This record gives sequence, C-alpha cells and structure tokens, in this order.
Amino acid sequence: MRHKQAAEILREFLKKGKNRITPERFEVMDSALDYDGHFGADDLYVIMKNQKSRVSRATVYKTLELLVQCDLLSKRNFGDNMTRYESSFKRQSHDHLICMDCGRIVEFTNTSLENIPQELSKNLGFNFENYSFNIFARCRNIKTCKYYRNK
Amino acid sequence: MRHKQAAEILREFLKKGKNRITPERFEVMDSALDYDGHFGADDLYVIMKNQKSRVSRATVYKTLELLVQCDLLSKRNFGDNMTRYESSFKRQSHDHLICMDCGRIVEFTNTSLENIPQELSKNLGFNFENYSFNIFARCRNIKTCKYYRNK
DNA sequence: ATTGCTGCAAAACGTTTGCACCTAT
DNA sequence: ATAGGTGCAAACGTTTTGCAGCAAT
Repeated sequence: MRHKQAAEILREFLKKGKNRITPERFEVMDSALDYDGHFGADDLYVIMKNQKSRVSRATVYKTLELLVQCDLLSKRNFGDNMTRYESSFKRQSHDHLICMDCGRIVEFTNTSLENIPQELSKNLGFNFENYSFNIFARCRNIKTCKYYRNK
Repeated sequence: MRHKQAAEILREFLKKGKNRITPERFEVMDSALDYDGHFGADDLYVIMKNQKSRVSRATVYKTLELLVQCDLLSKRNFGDNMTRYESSFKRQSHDHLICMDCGRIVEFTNTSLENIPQELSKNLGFNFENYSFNIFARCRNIKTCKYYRNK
C-alpha cells in the first residue's frame, strides 16, 4: 500500500456503502495514483499486467468508478470517446486545453468561472454536481507540436 | 432538398475541397437539420432507414463530419463516450447542462466566458479552435426528472 | 452462511475500415 | 478516364456483462 492517506479515504468510503474491502481495490488505487497524467482504464490495466498484477480488466474498470465516487480520481472526456482518469487527491481543480493536432493536454486554472456553474445549476432548477471546461486548439509553434495523437 | 440555404453552404464547401457533390450528402444534411435536439450518428442512420432511405451507415458517419467542417452542425460530447451532433445553422452558440439522473439536456447561453477561451489559447501558445463547457447536475424537482437516461 | 467480488471470456456498443462497384467530374 | 464516393460487412477499440468460483463479512 503506497498511498496510506488515500487508502484511508477509500476504506471509509467502502465501509459506508455495501462495498467490501478487497486487496484488488487498493492495488488499483495505488497504480492509479502513481500514474502521472491522464490515463484510460485499459492503459492502467496493461500497466498493471506488465507489473505482474493478477487483477482483471473488469476489476480495474469497476474500481476506477469507485475511486471517482470517493473523489480520489476525476473522470475526463476529451472528445475522443474514451474515458480518462487523473488523480484528484490533494490536487487543485483545473481545466484542460487539448491540441487537436498532437493531442497534448495542457492544464490551466481558470478563475473566470468561479461559482458560475453552481449558480447556473441553481437558476435552472438543478443541484450542481460537476462541470467540464475544455478548450480545443492547435500548437502555434510547430516545434512543440508533434503532429500525432498520443493515445 | 428541404434546406435550400444550408444546401448552398454545403455545396460551396464541397466545391472548395476535392469533394464531390452527391445526392447522399444532401440527404444526410436534410435529415440532420430536421432533427430537433442532439443526436448520435447511429440514431440518424436508423431514422433515415425507417424513412426508406438507402444511405449506408458509413456515408452517414462520414457526411456528419463534413457538415461539422462547414459549420452546419456542431459536435458535442456529454461524457458518455458517444458523439452527438446538433444543428448550428442560424443558431446562437450555447452551452449545456446535463442531468445525471434522467439525461435531460438544458441549453443555456453563457456570457461569463466571453472570449476567455481565445485569450487562454493565445497565452498558452495555441491557436484557438473550439471549446466545450458542460455542467453536470441533477434535477431538483423530482417531478420534472424522469430518472432514466434517454439515450 | 450469505452476498458481494473476482477473473475470464464473450458480448455489446459506437465507430472505422477494406473492398468491389458505382458515379461525379 | 479517373479519382472519389457508396454500400456492405467485417474489424476495431473501449467498455460492460454473465457466470462459476472465491472471499469478506
């Protein structure tokens, strides 16, 4: 167990529901929090397999959803019909700019929205949960743009 | 041809590239612009099939991308790994709130972003192309929330 | 003892592709 | 004549599911 503090959060979350505390779930949590950047569920599965883990694809997919529910991960969608995750443990919330040529993802903190999403939800008759703000653009400097999609 | 003005835009766009002007493309355009709301490519294909059209799935998928390129449609992603389209012909730009319980989509015009996406792109060294701003929330009034996902 | 979780393989889903034929240029 | 488009079916990549056995409660 590499991430003790996160493990405690996960443990408490699992206890609250009708979820069982299994070693596989902590194993997935450790690998997910180790990952530096945005990853697909299958990416993580392959990494874990390469590290001789015995977890199954199904367990990885299901556990990632649990980790989103207890706010250890955030779920992202960058418009290519593939769910990505990133650690949100002890991380400031931020938004993303995606290069449409090379797929590079730049994170930025955006102050202009403040609590607009919350207020809009309220005004429209909804309880706010989440928002996503993505900018799609192209690297201006060709030297920094690799012109391929890094999947 | 039900949408003459849009057809002219499409025709001009096709001429500019090395694209051919085919009846199938105008057929897809007509059906897409007829659709009131957000639709998946396959939804449209099924509708057209039910209306005894002979267009193929491949043609529908490819033509929708062309219609995005000439700004007759916009492409949306609401976090469920499925590309949706909506008419943007003579429509003001807007953002979306999605109910996580019933899947209802509410459109709103958001003035707070103004040209923030453009400026952010510039500051980060990119040429702006597009942005997406989605709010995920839950219907506060249970009577207006159907509690099922309308796919 | 019970019920939830696991691994596996198969299925599902939206989407893309290969190919032979066709058609706009 | 020729490049580009079409329809069809098969393939693709990601995600979900069914199920028998297993393990946490």
